[in-house]
Amino acid sequence: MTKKPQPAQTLAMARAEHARLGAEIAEHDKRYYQEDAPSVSDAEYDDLRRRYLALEAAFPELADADSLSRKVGAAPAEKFAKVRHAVPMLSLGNIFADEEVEEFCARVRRFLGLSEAAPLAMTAEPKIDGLSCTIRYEDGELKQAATRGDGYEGEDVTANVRTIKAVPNRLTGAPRIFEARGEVYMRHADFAALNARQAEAGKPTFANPRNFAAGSLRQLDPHITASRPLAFFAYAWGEVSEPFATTQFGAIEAMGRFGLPTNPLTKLCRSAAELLAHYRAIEAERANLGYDIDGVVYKVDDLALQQRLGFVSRSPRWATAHKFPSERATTVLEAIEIQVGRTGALTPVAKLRPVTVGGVVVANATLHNEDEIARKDVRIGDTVVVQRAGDVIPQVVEVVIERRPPGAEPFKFPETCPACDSAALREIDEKTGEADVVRRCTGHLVCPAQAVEGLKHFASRNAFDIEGLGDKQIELFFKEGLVRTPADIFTLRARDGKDRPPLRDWEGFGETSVKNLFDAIDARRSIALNRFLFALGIRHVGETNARRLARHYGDWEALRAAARPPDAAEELASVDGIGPVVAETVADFFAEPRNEAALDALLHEVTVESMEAVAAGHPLTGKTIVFTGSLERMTRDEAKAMAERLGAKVSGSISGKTDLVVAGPGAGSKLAKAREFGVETIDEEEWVKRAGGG
DNA sequence: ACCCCTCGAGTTCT
DNA sequence: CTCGAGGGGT
Repeated sequence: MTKKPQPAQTLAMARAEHARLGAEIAEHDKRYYQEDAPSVSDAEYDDLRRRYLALEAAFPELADADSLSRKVGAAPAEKFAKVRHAVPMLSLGNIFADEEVEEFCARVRRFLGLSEAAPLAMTAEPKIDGLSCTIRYEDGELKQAATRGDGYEGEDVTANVRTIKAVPNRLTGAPRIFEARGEVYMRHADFAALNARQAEAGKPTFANPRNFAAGSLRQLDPHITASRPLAFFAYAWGEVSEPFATTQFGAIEAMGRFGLPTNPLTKLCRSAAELLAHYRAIEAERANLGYDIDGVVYKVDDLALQQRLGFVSRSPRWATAHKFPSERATTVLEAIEIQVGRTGALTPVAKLRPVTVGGVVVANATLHNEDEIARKDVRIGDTVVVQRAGDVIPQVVEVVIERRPPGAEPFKFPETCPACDSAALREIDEKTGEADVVRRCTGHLVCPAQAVEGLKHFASRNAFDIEGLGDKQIELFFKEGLVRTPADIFTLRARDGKDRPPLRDWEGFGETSVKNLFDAIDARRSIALNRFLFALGIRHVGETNARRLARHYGDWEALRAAARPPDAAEELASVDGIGPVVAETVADFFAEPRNEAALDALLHEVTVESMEAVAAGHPLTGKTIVFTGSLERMTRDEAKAMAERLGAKVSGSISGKTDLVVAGPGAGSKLAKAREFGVETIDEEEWVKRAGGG
């Protein structure tokens, strides 16, 4: 039931009407996107939006940070619901050189304990350059689709994926629960036609099919997605209610029978040589495929072997991506800028004459460090070859010497900090006498660049996570002298308007945004110990080491007590995973009076929460296990990986700290030692049982 | 004295 | 994503 648009005459009337329309639109959006059940026709919805935007055009002061108009264009990601992946969507390791194919196969064999002669089947398939996506079917019906996101949590794009013709709404013969995973992409021909249409309509065009596909899938309005011919190939799966294949190749075939599109260039290979041959064949066909690919993916065919191989950190040991050489471009290096990081590291960045590489305009590229510049002999004014490493981060590959301008001098790396003029030194390793690769500013407590970077880190997402206090704001507040130390952030509200105009009168701030900022700061006055430690920005103490220390000491007082005495370094190094270097750095941090003062000021403002007692998970979690003798059902590496997955530690020798010994046939002296220490000893079968089947 | 892996720190662009 | 260094094990 929509009212006829009434002209709003006064600001007050406009404000009321604006709020009312906003609420109505938000409600429709919610039904549409989250519940997938639109409550009004498209025409009615569009009408609402038009009136909403017209009001903002007439009364610009209405278009504040909360405006729907901002949320839509600016950050559509905010509007998609999050989806937690039942099985994480991880990434693949990369190889670039032909020889590495052989190495990959050898590594797999070694891990499995297979001889060089043993057959090892692998699949090879083109690596589509699109967006990976998971599509969940229940009882054959498409139920939900999500993007990869960070691998653990993606965005719900169900409504959009439903509009893709290549994606069936029903599967036939698939397990009751079946999560198909694959790549959403766009074909060259469709891309060209659509981009032309976008340009004609005066709408933004896309640099490449991949970006166009990404832009289309992340459209808030599924109607737009529907008008974009996206395509899909299934090549993997997530949660599945029952096994549906025993090999990778068989799984691909099965997905084809279910009705999912699969890539016809998938091939079963018997050797590294065959993999490489198929790589060559795909490479030769690359230009004729009609869609972008950026390499070839190799996977161990036998699914049982895949499971045994498992994962190293974030990528499977049983698969890898053989990438095509990255696209390269030449451009002029116009300047070398020296940036100062949070830890004082001086990093040279090449300022390039903008150039398109792999569909993206690149203007900056890291030069890593002093030695790197010398090794490549990069000089200002040089013409350089640029590529995007792993097709993402731009890097300078080499200098085109013939085009060096006469008189170009070798680059002189500064020996003082560009921000504070303190000496910038390369630390010398006491043992080897070798100089550290990075040159660091020594003005740790006086350098403004380090202070600003430190504050950015402090407020960042995985530290204090203060919303609305981003890099820009911190730079501004620092420059204006409003915030110089972390504690200053928490006194902002109290000091506001005292010795300078109140924040709400600053350019770029308004009543609402200032209130939101202050509220966001107050919301973080209580913080978990591990985050607090991480936020301090102590060198070598990243998220993991902060968590290790926090877990070990439990609360702030205990940690501080451990970190202060003269022999603190030794004490800290007793924490599992913390070695002498990290321990020393932490002890030094606490020994510095200015840090102590800054901490006191900060603790005056915030409360540090103790760590909750570590939840007892699996009975083996936290235990130290020793394997001895030979194992028959798995290799040593597998057993180790299994133990570590459960949070246990694997050690090679038996000591008083050992909790459990797994002894296979042929166990000798270790078994005797285990008895001597009175350590519980079990056989492989019992191990498999306790570790949960394997 | 190595080797492998993990962690930290730095960087790009949409 | 990549590099280098730290930690822990062989």
